Amino acid sequence: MPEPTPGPTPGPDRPRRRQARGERRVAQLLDAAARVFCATGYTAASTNSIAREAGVSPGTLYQFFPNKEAIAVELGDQLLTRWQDTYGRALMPDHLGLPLDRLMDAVIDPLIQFNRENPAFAVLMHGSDVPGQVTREHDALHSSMLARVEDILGDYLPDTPKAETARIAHMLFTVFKAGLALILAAEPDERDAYTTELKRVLLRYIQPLVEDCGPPCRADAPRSAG
Amino acid sequence: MPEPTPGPTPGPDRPRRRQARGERRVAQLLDAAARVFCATGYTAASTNSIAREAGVSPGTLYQFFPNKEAIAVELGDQLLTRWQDTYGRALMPDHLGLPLDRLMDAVIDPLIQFNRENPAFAVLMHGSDVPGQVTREHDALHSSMLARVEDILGDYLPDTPKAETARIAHMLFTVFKAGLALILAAEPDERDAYTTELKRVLLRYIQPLVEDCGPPCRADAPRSAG
Amino acid sequence: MPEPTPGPTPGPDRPRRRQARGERRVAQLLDAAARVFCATGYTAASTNSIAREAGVSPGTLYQFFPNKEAIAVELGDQLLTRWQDTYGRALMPDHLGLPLDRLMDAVIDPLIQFNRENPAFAVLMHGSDVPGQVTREHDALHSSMLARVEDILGDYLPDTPKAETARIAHMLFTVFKAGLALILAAEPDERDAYTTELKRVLLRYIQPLVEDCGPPCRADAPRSAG
Amino acid sequence: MPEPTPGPTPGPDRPRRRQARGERRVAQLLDAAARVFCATGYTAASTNSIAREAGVSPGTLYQFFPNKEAIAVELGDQLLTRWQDTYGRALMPDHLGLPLDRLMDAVIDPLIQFNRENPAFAVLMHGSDVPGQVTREHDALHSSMLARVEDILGDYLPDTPKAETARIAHMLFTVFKAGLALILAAEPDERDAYTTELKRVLLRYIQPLVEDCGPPCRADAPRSAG
DNA sequence: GATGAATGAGGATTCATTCAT
DNA sequence: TATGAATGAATCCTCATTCAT
Repeated sequence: MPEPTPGPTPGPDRPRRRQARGERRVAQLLDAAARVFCATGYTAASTNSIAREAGVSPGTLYQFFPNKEAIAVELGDQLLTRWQDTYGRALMPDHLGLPLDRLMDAVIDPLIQFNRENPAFAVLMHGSDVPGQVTREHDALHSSMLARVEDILGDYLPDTPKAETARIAHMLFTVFKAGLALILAAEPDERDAYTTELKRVLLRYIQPLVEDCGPPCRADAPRSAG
Repeated sequence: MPEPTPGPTPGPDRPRRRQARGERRVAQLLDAAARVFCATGYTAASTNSIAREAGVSPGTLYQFFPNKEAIAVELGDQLLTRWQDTYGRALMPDHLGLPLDRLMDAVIDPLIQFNRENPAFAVLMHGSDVPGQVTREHDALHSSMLARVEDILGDYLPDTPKAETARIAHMLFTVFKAGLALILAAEPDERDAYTTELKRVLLRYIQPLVEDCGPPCRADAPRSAG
Repeated sequence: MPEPTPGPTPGPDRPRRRQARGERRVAQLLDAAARVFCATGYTAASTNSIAREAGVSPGTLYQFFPNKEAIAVELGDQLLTRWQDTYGRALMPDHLGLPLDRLMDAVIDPLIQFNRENPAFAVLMHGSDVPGQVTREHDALHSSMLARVEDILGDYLPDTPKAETARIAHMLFTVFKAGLALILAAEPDERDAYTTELKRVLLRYIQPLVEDCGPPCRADAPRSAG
Repeated sequence: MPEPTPGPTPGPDRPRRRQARGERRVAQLLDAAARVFCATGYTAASTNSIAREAGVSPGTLYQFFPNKEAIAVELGDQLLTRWQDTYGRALMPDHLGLPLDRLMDAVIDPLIQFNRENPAFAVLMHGSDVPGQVTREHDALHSSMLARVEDILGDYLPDTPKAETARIAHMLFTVFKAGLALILAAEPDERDAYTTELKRVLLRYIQPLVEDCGPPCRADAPRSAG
């Protein structure tokens, strides 16, 4: 009797059991989905095209995913896990003491590297083209990353109110996502320059905030109520 | 006076003189399109839904626009014109000498105001959800705005190489678009705070650049090859 | 008070009156229709495209023709008249005594010439692409021409039963139409050869028939019940 | 035995193995298409009407055919094959030595018989109603039949230049198609008479040509450059 | 007369999803 | 499991025709 639900999040609403072959199929399908999402965007991607790209029939796809959204969600999960396994987990503990500019390199460079290798990550983080509309497809990825930013930022700004940290983190993450898209879309020989520029934007934004909280610093824009 | 237009086949770009009713319909349709684009995004918006929203039949829509793309293009043109007529034209000449923080207010506040009143503007500027893919729909709006940023920036950084100015402008505009989306999506009582934050990001990014070119200043990150 | 209905066939179901301007419009429209029919075929031709080609609005077209079919019918009438005025009427009386091969030249050459100048003639004669379906659009042209063939043939075969003459005429006309299409579609430098060939087909077909009825002749296929 | 087809994206022309049901559907759809093409002609036939006639949904049709053209092409292929299997293949080898009139019977009678049983054949051979426009839909059928005519004719006219044989074959085939349409459209009690007549046309046309190449014969129209 | 606006059913085609095998 | 078949509503777009101006 094989283990019924070995995968992650075996919640009550996911009765689909995966065994060896199944896991391979899922990987196949998620790979295909990543490719299709990158090529055509989430909205325009069709389940049939994903199945075709994966070399399986539509029916097979639906044996593993209840609908298109679930594919995006699971792809997001997988990419997040892959990110954490590859760079993320290794990243954090050590770097918390770094000076800001070093931190920036330590955070941004792997992120960009990872996104170059997994362009679907950016697609899913970005969400659909409806601004301000949070969809379940992208939410997990998005909020998980955002939470990480908040965590790190919280460590650097221990005395700042939660709400404000959240806002700053949101802004940081938003700017990063936009810059990332710019970098990924740039001509290859421009990418490094854009990367440098993105780091500058982010660094200059948070540097004063962090200095505010430490030794005497020149507050170029005194913080008050937002 | 018989036959005002006697010549046959007067070329494909015949002025196609529209009657008053037609002008009204076009406005109606563009309004409807703006609403639908905001509600569902450009990709998911269907011509039929736009026609329905406008209260006309699909055929009527196609009497004025050859396809969905044309609607977006014309809506973009209209919004751009409206922007220039409302704020844009008034904006520029005066403010070129302003200190940066005042410039920021002078530029960002009207833009956000305008986007609040015309949320389709942001949708069209943002483009589709396929990253790095330029579509004719959004290009006019996008490049027009970008060009303005480049212009203004060029005035403030006269000694910087063109390529670098372009890059900085691109980054500025990208960050602005992202921040704008954040502001528009934010809870109403958070919007001002996010606006302040966005200005901070932008200001801190360009302040050192501008100071570099003027009086002695503390260059926190000396510029070299990008 | 201008003459109300000067045109031909002022039947009771055609109350549309035409005056000077109107006649010009009709000519314009029929010219345009001829061009469009030739370019796309009758079925695919749209009234809107005809109006566009004529440089008028759809409404104007419908002021002169109740529907698409009527355009084809009237175009057929016009072409038939033009044919008769140009070649047809002049043709007949003189040639009735000609030997067959001369008759053939006298009939076929002008017909081909006329069709080269008025390619819509062939389109309308040919009818739609539904074989064996007679449509009002093409019927007038078709049966008028066919009747002429029958007439001429009747003169050459006075002793042959009506039904047989009709059949032979039908076959002759059918072959002619097909050969005509072949000639019109042929490469320019092939047209004369195809024309010669078509005449050969027709001539060899009727020569024995005619000889049967006259002087002694070798009946290569004795006629009996059809 | 797990996963019989492990390779992903096995090329666009993957055999696309069809299940029994699918084969039946294809046959059903081609049958329906044949009926609709005969009833309304190719141009006016709609994929929806074909699907309706076949008793399936539009989506089902598109699972087997990418578009209307493909239906016509496949139907043409099928009819051609059916023709060759039924009459064509049996026909040829034996009859090459036959006297012309017997050959005519041997060729024309089965053709007419087959077309009576498969009237779509004629529709597809005939092509659209745009004269001189070759469409992929009809080309296969048309050129295949034409090639056969050329072959046979070449055997009877071995000394005639290729270009001339081609022209004669083209004319023969054209006349046959036209006569066939006439026969199919004729009243049932007229059909045999029309068939006889068609054979007469064709026979009289080629008889002199063939005799030219053999024993002394009366050349009623000496051949020279076309 | 002339125009352009308006219609709405119908065209081809796609797609997320379910089902029989 | 895996497959391909099946669905039918929805997609974009066209067209013959009518109507208000």
